[in-house]
Amino acid sequence: MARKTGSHSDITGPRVREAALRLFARQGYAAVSMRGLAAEVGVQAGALYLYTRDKQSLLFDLMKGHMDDLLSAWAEEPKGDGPMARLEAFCRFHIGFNLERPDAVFVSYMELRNLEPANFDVIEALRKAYETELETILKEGVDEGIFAVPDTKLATLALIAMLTGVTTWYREGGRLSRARVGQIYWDMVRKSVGA
Amino acid sequence: MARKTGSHSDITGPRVREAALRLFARQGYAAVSMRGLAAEVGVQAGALYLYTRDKQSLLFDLMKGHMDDLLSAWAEEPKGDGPMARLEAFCRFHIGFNLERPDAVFVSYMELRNLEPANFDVIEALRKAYETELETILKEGVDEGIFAVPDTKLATLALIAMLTGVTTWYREGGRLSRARVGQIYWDMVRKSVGA
DNA sequence: GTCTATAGCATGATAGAC
DNA sequence: GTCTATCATGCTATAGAC
Repeated sequence: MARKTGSHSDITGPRVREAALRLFARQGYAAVSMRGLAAEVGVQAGALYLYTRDKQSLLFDLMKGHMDDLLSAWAEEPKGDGPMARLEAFCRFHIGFNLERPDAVFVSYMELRNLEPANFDVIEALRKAYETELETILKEGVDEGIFAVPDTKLATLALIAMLTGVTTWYREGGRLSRARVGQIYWDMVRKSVGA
Repeated sequence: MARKTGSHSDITGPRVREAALRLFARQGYAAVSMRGLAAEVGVQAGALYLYTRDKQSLLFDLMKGHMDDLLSAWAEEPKGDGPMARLEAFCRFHIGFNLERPDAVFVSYMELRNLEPANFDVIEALRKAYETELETILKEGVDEGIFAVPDTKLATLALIAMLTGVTTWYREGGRLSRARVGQIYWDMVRKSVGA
């Protein structure tokens, strides 16, 4: 079980974050105690404070890391030419990225209200930047007459809500493969913005 | 501020539930204390237990009431003839109903994990029944060749996620009226299931 | 019906031994 | 780097006065 002593700074730190993400997703930030987290990691409660300043920092660092990963992964994604190709790339990227880390997606959405105001502002700005990526694609498509979208801001929020929702029901090894899910969602998105 | 004594069973009960719904939505179930709730109502903590057996019952009763309201309101909604008319009715109903009670929608989605298992099962069954209402419409439309939906179960979840998402950003008196929002969402839904 | 007071326990965070 | 022990505070729920 829990080791009694030793030096494991390099491996315990990541394990704390992994356990925190898992517990925050399962029980919610407010319902997770530092004792419970320590038990999950296999250390005593006091030892956690070697790896995080406090519980709030743990939450913020997880959410900030997730948003940074999201934006940099999208930045490096091959996107193709034209609004249609870029919209397809966005859909498939969003679904694929989110399905790889359902806990982080869940926490980043559900625990916004548990962030202290200064931390909230940081995460909110990153979330807005990501939304702007999609809205830019929609605007370009409307300008070129490829998409029929009466309000790009609303369509952006509607499509992200639809695509993100996949994480709430998708289970690995279930009825549908990821590729099949991506295909079906892309079909719906494509048609919904079509003329 | 808080009255010291008196008999107010008939009005304090509803006020407890209203305050609980507001606080649960704003801070999350786990982060709301019975002391904080009592302060919001304007009574002492002990007095709350005249109106609820415990904190869990408060959450469950709010969620159960919301789901019952949702299902009975939909049952009484005029729906028109044929899958297309019924799908439009569902979209407009869902948006309208949810925008009327954003706190209840938020709590019913976010606090599922804070329900005790037996309570969770009850709410989950009601949620499933509501989803089935939409899936039935989609199936009928597919059977009649009106809708092109490769997987009605997936489309059901995708559409509900999209429509419910409206509560996360819509603000009364904002840029768009409810009717306009309903129209734009219905346009997207109609196209997304079209041939 | 509401109050005050409190039982019994859990919490976040720190101090100091090893 | 981890442990044990602890502080100060907060929590849910109940008991009993009024």
